[in-house]
Amino acid sequence: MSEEQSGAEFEVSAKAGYHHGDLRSQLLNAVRQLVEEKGSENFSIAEAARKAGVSSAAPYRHFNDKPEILKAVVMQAMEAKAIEMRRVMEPFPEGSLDRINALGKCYIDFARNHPGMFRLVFGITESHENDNELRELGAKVFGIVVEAVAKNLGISTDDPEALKRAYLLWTMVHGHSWLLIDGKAKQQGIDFPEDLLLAEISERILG
Amino acid sequence: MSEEQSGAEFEVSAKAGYHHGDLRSQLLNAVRQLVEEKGSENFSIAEAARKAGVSSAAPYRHFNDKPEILKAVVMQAMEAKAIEMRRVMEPFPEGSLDRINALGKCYIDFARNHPGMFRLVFGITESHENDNELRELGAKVFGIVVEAVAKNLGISTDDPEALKRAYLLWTMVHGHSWLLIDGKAKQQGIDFPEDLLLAEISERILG
DNA sequence: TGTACATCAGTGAACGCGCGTTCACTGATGTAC
DNA sequence: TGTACATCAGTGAACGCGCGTTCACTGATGTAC
Repeated sequence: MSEEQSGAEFEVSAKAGYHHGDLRSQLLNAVRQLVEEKGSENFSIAEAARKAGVSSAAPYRHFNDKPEILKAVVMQAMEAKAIEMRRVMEPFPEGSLDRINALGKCYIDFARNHPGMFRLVFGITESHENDNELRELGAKVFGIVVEAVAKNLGISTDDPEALKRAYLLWTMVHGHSWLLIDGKAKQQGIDFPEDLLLAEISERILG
Repeated sequence: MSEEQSGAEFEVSAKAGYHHGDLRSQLLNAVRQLVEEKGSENFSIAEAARKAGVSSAAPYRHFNDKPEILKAVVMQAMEAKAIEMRRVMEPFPEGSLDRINALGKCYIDFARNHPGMFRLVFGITESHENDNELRELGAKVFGIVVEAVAKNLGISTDDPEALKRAYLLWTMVHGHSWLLIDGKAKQQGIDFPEDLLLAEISERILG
């Protein structure tokens, strides 16, 4: 897997010449960084290439155009999120509110720690509304919530009530995430302890 | 108020020569339109000027730079929103849930009908985090909600409980607004009647 | 093991583009007398 | 009412910039024999 001593000592490993063999994933890393630094609308392929240590034309060997790079980085993030969500709920008993709260915390943490990516993940639907890969990934992530909710209520995941409760949870956690990263809550002097907030949310929606 | 026969027959009234007397507000109109069409990150001063029928240098007689124009258009929108919120709740009895629901609907309608401005209004905090005028306008709008909530619960607006309930409402309505304009709910086949959703939200938070 | 060759994944220069902003300018307007 | 003048609010040309993308190219790699 690792050519030249693992490369991890450089922010982005130096290329050894032509063919450094890992450009695609290093470009995605660079894009992720830039999206955080400048926002998803202000990142440029040119700068990502510079960051990866290659010419501005090199990315076009791996991606057709800018939207394709953005989609790739979004899919990567969503896959990772789905895995993390399953991981964080695992320690808690099936059907418990603790599981729901763990999911909520995981969601909010993503927004807090990667606001640029959070904005991108949700903003990208505008330009990729009918993209099936993105839709399915979204369904995969939301499905985790629906499943946890159904288990908690003791109903089937097909029951519309499960969908509705899951959506209500989603709106609150999503809304809080946005208000957090846009600084609106803080700007208005609102700063409730997050775990209490989450507990109150799940209690009101499911309790 | 109206020079040359009211001008309303043109999308943006034709200028009569130098000094058309209304450029500032016509620029704001043009910016609002462009923010809807292209998104707040992709509008340009040059294009707004074109739309208003003036040279690309003309806006600089009225605004120092791009951020200043954006701030002006955001403030205009927030002022208008505060007025509209007071208007829509007025028909309902003080302290009623109907009042709360009317506020929620007003908020969501803004997002639905002007998604570009909605994104801008909330996104602008990033670059104007410590702008007092914006903070105060935000407080004015949120204050309407806190007041309605306090009245409903029969407590003082200073009671932290009022602030917390108002914030919980805010997160849900805000989250739903985002999921709506980002097409995420629809993409996942979620489409509950909005008035029922609003009623359920206020019931769960305040009931 | 050595050689010929196809293919892959880079380079670097160039293109056209629209942007934000500045500048010296000028025509229109308002004001003092 | 008429004139001189200051100020206001435009013009249009120009600047430097970074971008997305294309192009002909070339060095490195993998494969067939």
